[in-house]
Amino acid sequence: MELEKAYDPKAAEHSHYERWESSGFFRPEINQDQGAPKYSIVIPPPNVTGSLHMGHALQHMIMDVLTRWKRMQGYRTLWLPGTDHAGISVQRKVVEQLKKDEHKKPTDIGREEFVRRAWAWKEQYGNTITEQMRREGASVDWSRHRFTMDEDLSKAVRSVFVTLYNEGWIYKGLRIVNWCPKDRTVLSDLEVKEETKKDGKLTYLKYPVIDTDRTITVATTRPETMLGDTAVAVNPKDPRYTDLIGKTIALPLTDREIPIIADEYVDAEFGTGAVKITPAHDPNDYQVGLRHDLPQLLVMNDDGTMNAAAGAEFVGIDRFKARDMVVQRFDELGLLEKVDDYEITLPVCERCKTIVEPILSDQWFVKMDEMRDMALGLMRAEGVPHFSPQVPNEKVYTAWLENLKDWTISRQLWWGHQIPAWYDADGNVFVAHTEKEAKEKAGGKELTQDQDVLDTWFSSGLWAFSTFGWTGEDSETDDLNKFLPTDVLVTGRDIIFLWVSRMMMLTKKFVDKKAFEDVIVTGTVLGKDGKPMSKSRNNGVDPIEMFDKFGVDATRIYLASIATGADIKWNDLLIETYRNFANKIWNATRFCLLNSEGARVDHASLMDRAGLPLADKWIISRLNQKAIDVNKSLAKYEFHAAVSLLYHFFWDDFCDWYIELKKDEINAGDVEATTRILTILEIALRMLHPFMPYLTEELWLKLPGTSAEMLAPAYKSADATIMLTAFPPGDATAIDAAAESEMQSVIDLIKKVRNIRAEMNIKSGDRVAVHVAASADMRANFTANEAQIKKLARADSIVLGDSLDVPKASAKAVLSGGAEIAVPLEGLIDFGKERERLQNQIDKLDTELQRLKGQLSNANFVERAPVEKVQELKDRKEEIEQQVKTLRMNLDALN
RNA sequence: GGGCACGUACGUCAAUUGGUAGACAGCCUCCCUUACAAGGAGGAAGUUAGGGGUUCGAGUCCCUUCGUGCCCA
Repeated sequence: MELEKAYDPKAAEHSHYERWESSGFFRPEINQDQGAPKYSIVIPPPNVTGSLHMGHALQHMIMDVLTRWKRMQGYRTLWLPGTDHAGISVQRKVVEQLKKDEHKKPTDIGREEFVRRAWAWKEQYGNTITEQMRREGASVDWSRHRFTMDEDLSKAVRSVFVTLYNEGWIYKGLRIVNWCPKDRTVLSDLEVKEETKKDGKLTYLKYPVIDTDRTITVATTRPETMLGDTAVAVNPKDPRYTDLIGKTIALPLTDREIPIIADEYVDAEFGTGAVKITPAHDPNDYQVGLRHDLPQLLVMNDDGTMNAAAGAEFVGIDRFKARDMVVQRFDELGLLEKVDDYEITLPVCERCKTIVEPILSDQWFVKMDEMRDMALGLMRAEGVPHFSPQVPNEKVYTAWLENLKDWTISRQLWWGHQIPAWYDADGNVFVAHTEKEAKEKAGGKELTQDQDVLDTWFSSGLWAFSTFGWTGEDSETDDLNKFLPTDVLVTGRDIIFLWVSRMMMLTKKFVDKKAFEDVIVTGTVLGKDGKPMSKSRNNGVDPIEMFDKFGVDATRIYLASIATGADIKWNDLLIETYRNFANKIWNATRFCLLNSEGARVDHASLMDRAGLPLADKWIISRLNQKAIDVNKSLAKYEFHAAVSLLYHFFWDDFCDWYIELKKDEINAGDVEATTRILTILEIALRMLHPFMPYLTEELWLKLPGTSAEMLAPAYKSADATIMLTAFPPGDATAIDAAAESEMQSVIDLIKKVRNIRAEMNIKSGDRVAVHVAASADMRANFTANEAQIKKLARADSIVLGDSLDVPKASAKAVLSGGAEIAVPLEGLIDFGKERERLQNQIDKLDTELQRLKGQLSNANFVERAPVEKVQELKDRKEEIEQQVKTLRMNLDALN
């Protein structure tokens, strides 16, 4: 069989995925071994509105590598896919579509119709990301795909809500919340981001104190909220104001009179030391208000305009316009003291960037006290979840839990899980699984359901168990018993709080299991400018474009080559490296196939190693050592270490040395030699498979001798595929230190000769004679491998002896183990150049020697360092001294 | 304001419990040698941001300065 000269990723990516999927290879049921241990991962469900970005590609690659690796190890694996209904995002899409196509507002068509259209939107556009995941090669079980608003998952949501309500962990109440006036909904603290504004203003307003000729000045960044002031507070210890405490202010622009109160909360150092108190529009003021029993005066509508309570003059005016008006009116009244420039940090809506308004509002909350203790308990008692990398994630997680506040779960949206609470005409609340149940509780009264929906994270917080069939009614399902706890969760830093912590808590609470043992926290993929990718910066890199340009496999293994958790600045040049690597693998296979007549992959060919040539013993030893190391690295989630091992094994050991050493035998049609190289290649492909699924499958199927019979025992009945072969565990008994050291010595010799050739400008076509002075053992080794040495060093003769007998016109070098080589260069040698070359080598060795001598002459070192370490240095020193001595003699001989 | 990371070759990144710094790409020289020029052979290149400390020994641990980034208030 002959392959194309260069690897074309698109051809390989074309058909394998469909075959894998339709053959059921991704399903745990493919595993026929009843006693197989399970391995499960649930995907962090991407938003249905989303399309694939590099962050997904990175996380999916990790999950897929782990899943494929464990599947090959014989585990019953399940990687469960799904999508999230993404409340605000979908709602916004539908609102936009409605406006664009029909110039209508949601209220024009009503809730029912709106929700119908949201579903339609989801059906039409919501599978973009799942299609893209197929391209990635993600080995997820599509038959178990879940959506957070599926019927069963919605049942789970209602069950959880009802239970938490009945236990008093969910409550409704008036609180200061983050209000987005554009989306007209409340946001949780985590959906609010900070933005620094350099051009902010700090406005100083003077309030007249009744029955005096004095005014009191307050500083504020939000002057319009003064319309809702119900007090002015000062620090009780502040001598400037003690005589004013208890007096009353005539609040300008209103007809209200408000008290001056004393409260420790006021920082006498900041501003004027007097603070306006607006309990309905500021969380701190709200607390002060509660302490002093102040009225809570709401002066804003839900769209950010002022309401009637703000006074007739301001009704319907936007909050920022009202701000300017208030300042202007104070100025006219002579009550504006000054306006300072002031850098301020503003809360903004994470999604639409609108400035968030703290506002007093009636909302649903989850009390977090017990749940927090549960999560902290798990961490303290069992160290669960175990974070990779542990630093700093574990600390960030626990610190956040320790300071956890109650969670606002209601959202003023139509798209999502409507809150299962019903009200009668008197406002009594009935929380139930269904309207029917609520009516029964209410004694048959007419009820209306709460208009709000739940925070999207409420349903995704149940993801670890709701996806396995838990509805609250069926609390024991096969999948739940089989696959929970999941083994690892792979996610970004940004949702440790939003999702990881809540899933941990809710899973513990409702099924009394750990949601997952481990958490891998991935880094951020940054744009070429080193900044996070974003539309506004226009520095995004589209994974699909990278797949098209370099191939899926190259993209995957490049992403895997970055240390877990580290941020990565995108760099096309490096992905190109792995595109080249894929081509290298392709061509190495091509070579093996070119001369494979009569040979086939046969694992028995590697079993009886005693009689094999050195190169074979060596590569088998290296292969098994690498397999052991790769497994270890993957177990520690050190994907970059595994990639580095595989890259260098394949390119350096297998291609540069093994193939080159065996080339003559293989070209000559040596069936045994070809069988071995095919077998070693086959094992290497298996190790590469989790990282490069398409390429390895494409090549594996082409190797002679591969068939369904080679699959791992658990998958015996499946069709032929590399993805169900056994992942090489590595055989410690195949590690052959003697062979490795002998081979190393051959490699050293060849490299030294090559070095002489290059530095002395010997034409590549010219053959040389190589003289070697070495011990009897080394000579025997070189004799045994004479043909290979001649070929790779481009020598026409090798002269072995216990000392060198060569003309002066020779280039010389030393080998480790006390050996010495010379290449006679009659007529070709440039003595000046040779002197320079020898001196150069002496200098290098001398630098190391000086350091070694320094260390060994330090009595403290010799005394305190481990003996092996000291011996190691002593041996090294002796070796170098010998080499330097030889090189000096050679140099002197030239002078 | 509080907390946490990070700073290594021109660039992007590695370096197990402290053991004396590596890879890739780039650069220089040579080679289209029948698997691969997306390749092969050889080579040059770092006071590990600066300073101090602990230690026989520090990129790694501690302190400090500078710079960058993130999280929380």
